[in-house]
Amino acid sequence: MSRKRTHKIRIITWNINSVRLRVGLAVKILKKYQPNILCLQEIKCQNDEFPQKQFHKLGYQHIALNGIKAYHGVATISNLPIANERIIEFGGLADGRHIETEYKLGTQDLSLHNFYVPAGGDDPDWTVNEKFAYKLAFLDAMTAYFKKARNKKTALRVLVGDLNTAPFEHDVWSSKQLQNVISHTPIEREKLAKLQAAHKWDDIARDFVPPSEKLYSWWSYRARDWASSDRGRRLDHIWTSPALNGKVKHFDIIRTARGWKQPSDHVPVLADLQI
DNA sequence: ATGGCTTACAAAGTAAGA
Repeated sequence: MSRKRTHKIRIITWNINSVRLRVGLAVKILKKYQPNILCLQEIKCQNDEFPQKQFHKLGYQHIALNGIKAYHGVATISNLPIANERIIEFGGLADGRHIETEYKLGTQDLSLHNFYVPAGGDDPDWTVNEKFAYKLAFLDAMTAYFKKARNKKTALRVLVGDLNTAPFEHDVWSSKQLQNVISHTPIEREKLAKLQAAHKWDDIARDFVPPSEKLYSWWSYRARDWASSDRGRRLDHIWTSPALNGKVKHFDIIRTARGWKQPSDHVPVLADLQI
């Protein structure tokens, strides 16, 4: 007789906007929420500049890095052993926007993709704005990759990160006023929908918070008072593959983190999986 | 507000973010 052992896995994704500047806030998050895995974006340092020690001290011995100088960069920090790690250059550049890690959970494998999708610059005309064209091409490359990966239907996969796109009407404070603002333009929203469909990804936030309710994970630094103006966008996402349907037990956006001292402009997004 | 601020950096101004 064998009883299948289940694992509870807590994952947090956070665009930290400089890990060297805000490692103290990361420690605060780890102590308070005790995730198994923390996915960071915009670490803004090279791998040898990453403050490993502070994570090791808290029991996070396993760190996968894709950092570059000054900008971008992602890191996945875990207290579960990382069985494999892989960087894919979806945009064709080594610009620190992705790292995949794999975990052995009993007889099952979990794959976790940590993304920092290009922001896309200012001008929403991709024919003149190269940065926006790059963002759209990056999303297309993700779509092509995950369409192929669909052949393993039982695979446990999670895609997290700063996708720099607020897909739905109530993922921004005013869909009308942001229709020509990069992060919420129709073409990006379309690309994100195609990416989601390509792997039948579940956007778990909207399983827990109805699509009719405003929900944000980012608030501009420029607001006089971010909380009272509350002009946010939901740019940070946690998506799960079909094999994880029904296995997501809890979801939270840690909005209070935006009010901490010297905050990131993004807040952590959390999910609990029962696998 | 055509972003009002914040970050990194061979800096005292520029590039980038979204």
